[in-house]
Amino acid sequence: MKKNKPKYHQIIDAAVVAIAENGYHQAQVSKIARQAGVADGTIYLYFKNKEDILISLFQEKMGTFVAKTAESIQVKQTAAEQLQLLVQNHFTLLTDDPHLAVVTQLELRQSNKELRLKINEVLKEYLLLIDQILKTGVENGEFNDGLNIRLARQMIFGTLDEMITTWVMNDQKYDLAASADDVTKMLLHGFSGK
Amino acid sequence: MKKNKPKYHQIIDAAVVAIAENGYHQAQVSKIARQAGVADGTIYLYFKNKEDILISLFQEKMGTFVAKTAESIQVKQTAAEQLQLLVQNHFTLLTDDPHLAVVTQLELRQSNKELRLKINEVLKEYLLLIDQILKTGVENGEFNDGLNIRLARQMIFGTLDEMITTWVMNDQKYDLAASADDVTKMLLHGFSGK
Amino acid sequence: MKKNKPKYHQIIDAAVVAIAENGYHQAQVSKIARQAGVADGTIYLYFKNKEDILISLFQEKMGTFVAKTAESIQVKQTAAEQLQLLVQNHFTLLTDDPHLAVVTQLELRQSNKELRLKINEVLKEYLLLIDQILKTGVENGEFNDGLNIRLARQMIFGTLDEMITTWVMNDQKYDLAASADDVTKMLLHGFSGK
Amino acid sequence: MKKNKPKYHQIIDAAVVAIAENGYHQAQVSKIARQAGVADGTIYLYFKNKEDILISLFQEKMGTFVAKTAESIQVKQTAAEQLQLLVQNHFTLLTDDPHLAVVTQLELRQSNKELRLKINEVLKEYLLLIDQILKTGVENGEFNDGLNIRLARQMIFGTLDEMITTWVMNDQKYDLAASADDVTKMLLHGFSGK
DNA sequence: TATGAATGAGGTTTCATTCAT
DNA sequence: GATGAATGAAACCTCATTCAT
Repeated sequence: MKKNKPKYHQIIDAAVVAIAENGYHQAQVSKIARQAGVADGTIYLYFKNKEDILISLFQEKMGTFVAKTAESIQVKQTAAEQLQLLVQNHFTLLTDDPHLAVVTQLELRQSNKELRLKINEVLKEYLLLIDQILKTGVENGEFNDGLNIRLARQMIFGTLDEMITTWVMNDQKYDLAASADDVTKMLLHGFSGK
Repeated sequence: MKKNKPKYHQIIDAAVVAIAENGYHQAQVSKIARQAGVADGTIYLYFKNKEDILISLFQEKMGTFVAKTAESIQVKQTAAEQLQLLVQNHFTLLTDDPHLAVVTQLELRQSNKELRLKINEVLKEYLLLIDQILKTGVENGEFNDGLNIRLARQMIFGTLDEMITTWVMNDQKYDLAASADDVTKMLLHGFSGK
Repeated sequence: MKKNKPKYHQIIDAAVVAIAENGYHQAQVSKIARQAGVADGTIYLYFKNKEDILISLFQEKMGTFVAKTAESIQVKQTAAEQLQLLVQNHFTLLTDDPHLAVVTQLELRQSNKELRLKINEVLKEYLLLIDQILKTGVENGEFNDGLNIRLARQMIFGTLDEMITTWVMNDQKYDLAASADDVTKMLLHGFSGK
Repeated sequence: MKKNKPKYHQIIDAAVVAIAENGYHQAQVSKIARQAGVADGTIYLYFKNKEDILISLFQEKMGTFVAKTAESIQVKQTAAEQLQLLVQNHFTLLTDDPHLAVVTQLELRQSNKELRLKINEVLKEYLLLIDQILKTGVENGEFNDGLNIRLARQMIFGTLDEMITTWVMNDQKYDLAASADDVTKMLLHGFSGK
């Protein structure tokens, strides 16, 4: 299994840095290789092609994040608390890794439709996690009966994504994580909630 | 003024179709020209370069949309109604022009950072329109006192953008506009509003 | 006859200015037309194509110069005096028309082989004039018996051309005409002449 | 160091042939590559861009020539002998490499001003070599006291250049090297020297 | 495993020339 | 005669991927 060899992660981390520093279209395979300290050809011993690096990058980083978040919210009783924790985790993940934030919010979106579809597959798990929280909320009476889950999920994900992208575009110069509570409340109660 | 000549719009519309059908990176200038029924060189009598076509495309389509929406919401008294109309307009615009939907939600996002910055300039007006609605809502007591305008704006825009992108990625096969009322309500009252 | 119409010369003069100011490859037909104050298409009523402008330019300017020089040296008795006058005329012509100097010495040489061959045809008359002086010198005993005319002609033309080109490349900032006497003497007597 | 690899010279030699046979503007990179027996992209492993090939070509060929000539004339005592050898070498170099003759005398002159300036830098060394001979001649009394070095240098270079260009334009069909002695004498003593 | 030299397809833009008005 | 909008051919360079060592 290639994923267990050190160079696999070495190359993925190099890709994050190379893309964050040079931009998606300027992060040539040779640059990633140089950043990883391996030869160009070595890349192809661990990844099928360039796209495969990017998908793997997303899978590794996002997969870990989803698993951790899924686990951590289990200790919370209410859906509101779970949502709050999810938002907090999401913000913290990207605040702690500025390079990763640039890559996932800005650079990777310049990829073609095909790659983005594969990225969406990875995201599906995250969306399922959100759905789970929402269902919990409906079941225990926290959320409106007959809540449109799909809509609510898109509202959560779209809001967080937009917030993070704006924050990255503003050079990450304000404290994103500090807004976690506010946005959670706004998602729960809306503009005219209370 | 080039913008008043018929070929200017002819080329922009051809670009929308060419990009929607071939994808951003496969929409070569020669394809746009062929679609517009002009010679390759003719493009350059109306646009500085390829990027200029894309920026102009966005300005023309989005600019018109923002102006129309801004005008139409003026007849509404409550912020809630205004918001509902904005959402409705946004969904209708893209539902009525499937090619444009693909181009703005998927293809144009593959452009480089420079182009995206220029696109953001155009979007800024739309965001200001949203802010206006929110301020109205706060002033007339519809929305919470001390509403975080920036956050609320990001919630609205992020939610709509996510909804539309998902709809486009699902080949626009369900009725997006039908969700306008539901999403408006959810934005106003949240998941646990009422 | 097109050559008698005012626009013919108007376009040629515009070409000299356009080429001198923009360089050979940046002097597009449209720039020449603008400089001449006519439409692009009008150029083609007076010239077969762009190359024809340049050949005509050379013919007009050089033709006049050769005729004038041929006439003026007839009053001189000795070949040495004739040569001195030819050199003086050549230098004066270009000193008096800095644009023309740039065009003939630098820019027109960037043209392709075909055009340069046609330019050489025009120059042939000038070279014949030089030959005439040389023959006169041999006949009246001023120059060595058995002087290699072809060689001598190439020495004269090559020397003048090199001097002028260097002068133009140095932005014409020194007095070229002041060297006429010195170079004439050097051509006549060499480095170790007297 | 790329210059030591065989393909560096292989490409330069291919460029000489391609330009000589097709003309400056018709010697596309793909033609040079084909002539060199490498892929188009390989060119760019050894040269920054097309212009870089041409500059390197001139530097390699002319640089070698100047160095060799500088060395060979050192064994000569008189300036006259040195000049004779320089002329002989110059003629022989181009007589022995007909392609190179066409390239340096005709084709490379069609390059833009920027490239020509870089070519001039290389030529500067050759002109310095000529100056050295002239100074030697003045110092040892062979040449006139107070000889205008700059003028004399322009006379030598201009004469040789004109002779070679004419010879190339006449398809190199006569024996250029045979004129070396004659032209040397004429430079030394002029038309009316002896 | 690891290397890195070599490959070669593919696209934006310019500009001389035409021709309907 | 004069216009100027429209034409369309043509080329440099990049970079993901391969494969002999």
